[in-house]
Amino acid sequence: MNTRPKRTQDRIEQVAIHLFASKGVRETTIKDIAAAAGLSEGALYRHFTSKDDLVWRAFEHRYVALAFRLKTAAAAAMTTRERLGAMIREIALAHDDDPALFHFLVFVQHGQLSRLAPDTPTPVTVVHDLLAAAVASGELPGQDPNLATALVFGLVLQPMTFAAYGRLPGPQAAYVERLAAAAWAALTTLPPPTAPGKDPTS
Amino acid sequence: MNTRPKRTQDRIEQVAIHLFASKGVRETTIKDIAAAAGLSEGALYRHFTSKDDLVWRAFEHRYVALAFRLKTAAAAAMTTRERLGAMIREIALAHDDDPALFHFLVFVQHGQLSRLAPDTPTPVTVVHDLLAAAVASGELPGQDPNLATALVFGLVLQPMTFAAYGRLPGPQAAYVERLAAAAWAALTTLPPPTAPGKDPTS
Amino acid sequence: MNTRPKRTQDRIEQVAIHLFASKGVRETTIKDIAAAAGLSEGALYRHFTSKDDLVWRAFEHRYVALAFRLKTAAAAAMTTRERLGAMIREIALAHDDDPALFHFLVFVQHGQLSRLAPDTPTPVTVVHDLLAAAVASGELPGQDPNLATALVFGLVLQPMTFAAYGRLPGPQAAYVERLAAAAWAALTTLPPPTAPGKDPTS
Amino acid sequence: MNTRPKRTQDRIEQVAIHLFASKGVRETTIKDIAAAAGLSEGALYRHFTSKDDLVWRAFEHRYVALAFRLKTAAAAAMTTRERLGAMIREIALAHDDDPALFHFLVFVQHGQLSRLAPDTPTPVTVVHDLLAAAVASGELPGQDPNLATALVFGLVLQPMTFAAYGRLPGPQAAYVERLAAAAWAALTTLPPPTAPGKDPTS
DNA sequence: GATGAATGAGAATTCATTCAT
DNA sequence: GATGAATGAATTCTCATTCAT
Repeated sequence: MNTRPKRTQDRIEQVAIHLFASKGVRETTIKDIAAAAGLSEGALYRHFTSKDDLVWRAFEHRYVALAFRLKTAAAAAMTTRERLGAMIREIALAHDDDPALFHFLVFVQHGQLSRLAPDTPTPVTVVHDLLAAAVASGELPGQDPNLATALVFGLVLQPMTFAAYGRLPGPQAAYVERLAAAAWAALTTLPPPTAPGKDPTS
Repeated sequence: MNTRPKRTQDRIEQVAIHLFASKGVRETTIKDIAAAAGLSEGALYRHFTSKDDLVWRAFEHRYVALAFRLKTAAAAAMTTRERLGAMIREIALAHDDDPALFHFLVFVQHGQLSRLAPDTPTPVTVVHDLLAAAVASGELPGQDPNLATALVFGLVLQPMTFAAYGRLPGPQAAYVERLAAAAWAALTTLPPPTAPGKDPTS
Repeated sequence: MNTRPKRTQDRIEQVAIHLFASKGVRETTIKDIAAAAGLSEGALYRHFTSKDDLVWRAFEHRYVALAFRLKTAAAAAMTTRERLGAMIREIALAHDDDPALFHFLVFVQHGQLSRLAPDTPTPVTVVHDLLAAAVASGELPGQDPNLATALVFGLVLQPMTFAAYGRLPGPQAAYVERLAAAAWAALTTLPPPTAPGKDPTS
Repeated sequence: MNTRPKRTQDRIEQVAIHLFASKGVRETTIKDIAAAAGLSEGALYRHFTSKDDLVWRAFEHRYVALAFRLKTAAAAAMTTRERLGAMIREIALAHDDDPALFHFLVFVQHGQLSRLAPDTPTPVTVVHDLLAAAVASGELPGQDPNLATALVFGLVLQPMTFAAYGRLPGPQAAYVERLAAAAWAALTTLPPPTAPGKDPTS
């Protein structure tokens, strides 16, 4: 029942995440974190071998947990449309649960993404896999699943950025229906095919 | 009318922007910038009063210029849909012209946004004003123009982020038609109104 | 008469000596020693009041014991030459018994020498006393006993240093005969006296 | 004629060497060095990239220079005996010139030895080569040149250690004649060959 | 205008030692 | 006696900024 050590480590990660989210990783100092956690600077190193290690530990399992949260939420639904809607709702809820954590995981993560093992499930791969399957099965029109994934994430994440800048009010949950409808529309409304050889941007 | 000084200052901003885009503002040192610009560290301070000043000067007029670029591109078109499409194309072109500059302006800008005078035209306000007018005129269904703006920016910017992470190939221009179609679909496809008092997220 | 405490203390000194010999006193941390001894860091302070105290305790009686070991080895022989040979052999054997301990005592000892009580018998004084007596009795030609002692120690210790650097192989015992012959030759072969007042180095 | 930078760097190395010699590398702090050189701590890093770099730079060329000094001194003499004597004198003179530098190079050098390129001439290799040649030519009786080198260095260096501990007075130059005679005696006085298979130490 | 050495205020990290449990 | 978290004083190193030349 030695819950103290774990709790201290968790507490450190907790306060660190909030500082990272509000100031950025680089501009958050060990001193900041120690003060916020009510510890001396040196004491942090009993729990983490380096600042980098702290960032990584704070990131990794929470990021993977977010992926599983999305997967689980989607599993309850049947159709791709419903599953996508469930994921979008879950993303919004995850954001509203702890906006600082969400921002750290999704916007601030400081190059941690590239440190994940190549086949680690992430929020991005979870959505990607759903859309790729739907394209393969014909449930969605033919399109690059990566681009499709980008569109969905863009629609869902950008309102959070606007909210963080005060350009949109309130919890993200309020936008879920709209975002789900917009996402489905964006995925199913493709431009007429361009004749090959013609550059549509010129 | 010796244009050398101006050019030196521009060159400094140029190389600084590329460093900022690739490493981040905080992790780019004065030494880095000086070396890349072919100057001594001290000489930089002949052109900028501080690193902060350099960041700001590198940001401000380019950011406003981007806003005007969008405005100008839109002006040639008639309908809201065409104008929006023109803006989306222009954003993609601006990105492809100089990805580093674009990333600095849109993704890296280190809190410079909040230093802009409140009524400065920005890419965001330009798109916002277009959409707000369209909602007011009934050209778009009734919706929060801020949310509408977020959706458009999300759709357009997220593929760039994916591209930066290697998840999408090639120039953004290739996606313009798709993004324009998706954006218009997202702006015109609203969910059925929910009964007041009911929380759709529960 | 519970011998456990003593043994724990001895075990700590033992592992500390090996760490000191291989990494140096300063670069060996309390954590290193505790880990090697199978103890917690705090527990060390039950046995030693400080790291310094540990170094001193690890050094002192072993250093004096080495002196007695030399003295005893010499006592069995009759002539100065034999006694010196016995001491040289004993030094080599002591080294080969536990090279780490020997290195700690002779090469690493971190300023502990100056903490010995002025009349403590040490390996150096033991050899010195033998040679001084021999000079006094005429068994050795007239010379500074300190210089004579330095010559002997130089001859005996330097091969150990070479061995530690991999420049000489095997146990020091292999060199005993040679070293004894060389030492006696060095002690008995003096240069012709220089005329007083003349500086032979100019 | 910008002699300032070089001088500053040299001054830093100079004071660092003296501190290293008197306290050891590890126990000499950057703060110590900066204070002794009349600089701020940060300023040191304009001249050296790290403390390690400073140690290495202070060591390397001086160590090689010492090797050349010995070589040059020996070149003036004809016979092996005279050459060895010249080297021994030169070692003593080098010590007396700047005892701190000598101690740093020969006694303190903190693992720098292993960083030298494998074929770098060093004081040890210079003496070794002289003795190996003499053994090969029959000028010295058959013996391991490495052991021979160890004997010579032991004889010459140990008095310096004694002097540093106050056990011997004055400049090492005073001992040159004696050391040269002792060294020659040690190199030419071999024990009678032991019958093979017999262990003389048992 | 340019240079680059110098400054000084941190920043991350280490480690002997203490102390509550 | 033992544990290991916590402390706090160094320690190495970084970097924006200044300044003499």
